[in-house]
Amino acid sequence: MPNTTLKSHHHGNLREALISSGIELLEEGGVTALTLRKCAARAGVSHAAPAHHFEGLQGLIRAITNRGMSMFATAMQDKIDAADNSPFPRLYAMCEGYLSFFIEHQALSNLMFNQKSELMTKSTKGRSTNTAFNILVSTCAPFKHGPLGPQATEYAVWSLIQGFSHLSVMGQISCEPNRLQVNFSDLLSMLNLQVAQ
Amino acid sequence: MPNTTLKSHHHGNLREALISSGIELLEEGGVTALTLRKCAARAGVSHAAPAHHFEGLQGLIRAITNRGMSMFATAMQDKIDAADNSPFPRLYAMCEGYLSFFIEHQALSNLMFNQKSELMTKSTKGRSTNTAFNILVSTCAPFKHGPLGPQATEYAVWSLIQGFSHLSVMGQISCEPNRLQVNFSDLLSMLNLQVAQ
DNA sequence: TTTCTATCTTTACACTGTCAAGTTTGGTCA
DNA sequence: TGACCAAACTTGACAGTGTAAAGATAGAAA
Repeated sequence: MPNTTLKSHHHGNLREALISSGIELLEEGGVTALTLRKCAARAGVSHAAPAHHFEGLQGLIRAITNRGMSMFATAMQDKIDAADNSPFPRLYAMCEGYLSFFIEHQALSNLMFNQKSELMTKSTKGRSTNTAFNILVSTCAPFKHGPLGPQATEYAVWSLIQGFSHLSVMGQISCEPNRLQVNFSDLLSMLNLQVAQ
Repeated sequence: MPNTTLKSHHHGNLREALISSGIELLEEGGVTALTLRKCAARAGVSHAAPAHHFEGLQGLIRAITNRGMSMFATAMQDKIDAADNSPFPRLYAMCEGYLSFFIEHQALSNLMFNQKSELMTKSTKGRSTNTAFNILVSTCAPFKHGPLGPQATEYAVWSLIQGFSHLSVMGQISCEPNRLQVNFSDLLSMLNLQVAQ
């Protein structure tokens, strides 16, 4: 019978603990606070222990990115599930989840979307459902597509919400004294989207 | 008479030299290669010399960001000036300059747009012309605006090109085997923009 | 019991940002 | 002219960092 309170030489679940510690450090102190040694200390192991579970700091960052993408997909799906079951409300809900995640997890989302590897795109390969990219694709599917097919719709929505979220978090987009404040829904409605049929 | 070849205790123009060295390091080795000590070495001074010109590494990064924003504005303006003098060609040209800058200066643009401070937004204050934000505003001005005024147009275009550029550089948006490749102009044309009057 | 292997620790090293103190330089002022 | 001074730069030091190598431990396997 496993006893987690017993102090053992083996941690038992160090890999996941290190990822959790890393995300905690990210949320508390930003990207500069994310350190292999601090993760190790927070998980209660020596500073060199992480090397046996990740390929250096970059490996930990990749693992954190994967965990973050899972959180990200869940955040969007939850918003979609809570919305009316029709194309436009679902699309708005997805974007709301996208933006909310960026705002609530600034350092994490920043880390995730500054990785060159896979991220959303490659997730279509494994046929694993509920990934962020699949959510985007299925949410855009009900709309009328132009001659370029659904990809143009997906990329337009994705670019728009990605840019808006990023610029919002970075403090570039904000309300100014003499101008009305613009919500994302205002921008989304500028896209020429129409429900198919 | 100033002699720049004479080896002197005073560098003469160390601040600008450090910024240039920093940008070089960025382009050569990415953000991890940007180091105060390496900048100092490349500029031919001791490792602690930069401290007299910038408030630490963050200060150097801010200075590099400012220089980068100037390059960025120039890149966009050059494309605009080379385009036909009518609203749509100018808008496309601006976006082409935006995307090109991201592709040609990946690490630099990444650094710039991950700064929370000022950047484009605040540049309207100083009334300094030709800043990136002013270019965006004036390029969007000829188009018909909705009830929210020009800000909605500006933010829609900005979010779209920012998101597309970012996702392109990060390798998220690309051509896939069974799908047509989508250019940014395809996405931009999905915005409901019409020339005023 | 003995052995083995994954897991973690210890030790060491090069590199980083930053601080404090010392040194040089070019100009200023009496 | 000559003393002085402030800015510019150097030197030396220190705590953190990632990473590699070698050692120690424990749990399972034989």
